[in-house]
Amino acid sequence: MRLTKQRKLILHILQHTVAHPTATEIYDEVRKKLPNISLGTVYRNLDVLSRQGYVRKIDTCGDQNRFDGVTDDHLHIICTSCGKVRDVEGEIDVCADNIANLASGFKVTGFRFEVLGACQDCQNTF
Amino acid sequence: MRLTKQRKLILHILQHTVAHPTATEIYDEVRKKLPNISLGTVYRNLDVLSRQGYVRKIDTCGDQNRFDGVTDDHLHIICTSCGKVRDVEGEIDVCADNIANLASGFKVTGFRFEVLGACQDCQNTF
DNA sequence: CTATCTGCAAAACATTTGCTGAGCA
DNA sequence: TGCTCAGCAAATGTTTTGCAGATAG
Repeated sequence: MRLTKQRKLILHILQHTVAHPTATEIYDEVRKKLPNISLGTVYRNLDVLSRQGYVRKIDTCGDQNRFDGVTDDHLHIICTSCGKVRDVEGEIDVCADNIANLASGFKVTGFRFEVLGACQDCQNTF
Repeated sequence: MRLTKQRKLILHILQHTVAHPTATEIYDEVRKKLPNISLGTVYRNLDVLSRQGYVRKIDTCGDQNRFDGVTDDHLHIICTSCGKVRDVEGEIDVCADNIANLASGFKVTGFRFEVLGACQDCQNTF
């Protein structure tokens, strides 16, 4: 994997924000320094970077995907109104040890656990 | 909410399958009996029916959404390779009582917990 | 040098929407 | 009869892709 200036900048942005931005938000941010970058390049790099484990893709509820520069295991809370994502502080126990036996035929590879809610902005607006 | 023949048929299909079909799969099935139905009508009805609580929308990982005629609380396992969804048999405890305190600013409204895995077909193919 | 990457533009894909006429209640 | 709904087609928004030229290693 080559370290082009486009790729480096996208990675840098993701590692220096807590905002879990969308591809287009990253695109807007990158263009401040590289005005000629194309949205396709952003998507291609986000794909490569998440495939290689440098960033993480967050599948929000039907909205645009979001991306996270922090790849450690941690929980997200997703605003079901605007799609904004925030890290959940502290720890949560998700006990689901017995799943392996319950899904015959399937090979269980992991879980997806997300907290849903309404962010401050959306609580005030509606 | 009116009970048109289109709406009744879509609901009937969802209540008599375990396949968790996508909108287009439902469309193909409905067309066997109502060949002139449009895909837009299927989407509009799935939206109305899930809004009214008659069916449930399943947000799979980045693929087409799927729909479930069973609205009782139960868990799904999603194949990360082909997007197929299956019900998880039995019970799983997800203990996450302490979340409310951990998401300051957000109003917690619920959780999303899904099991990820590889279905039989995809295990054999790859 | 050369394989990978970029920019551009078009395509792909799921989903939504505006409009007009049809049909449930 | 009135108001919701259907069919059709076009629009939307996100993401992917083909291609020809640029560039990292």
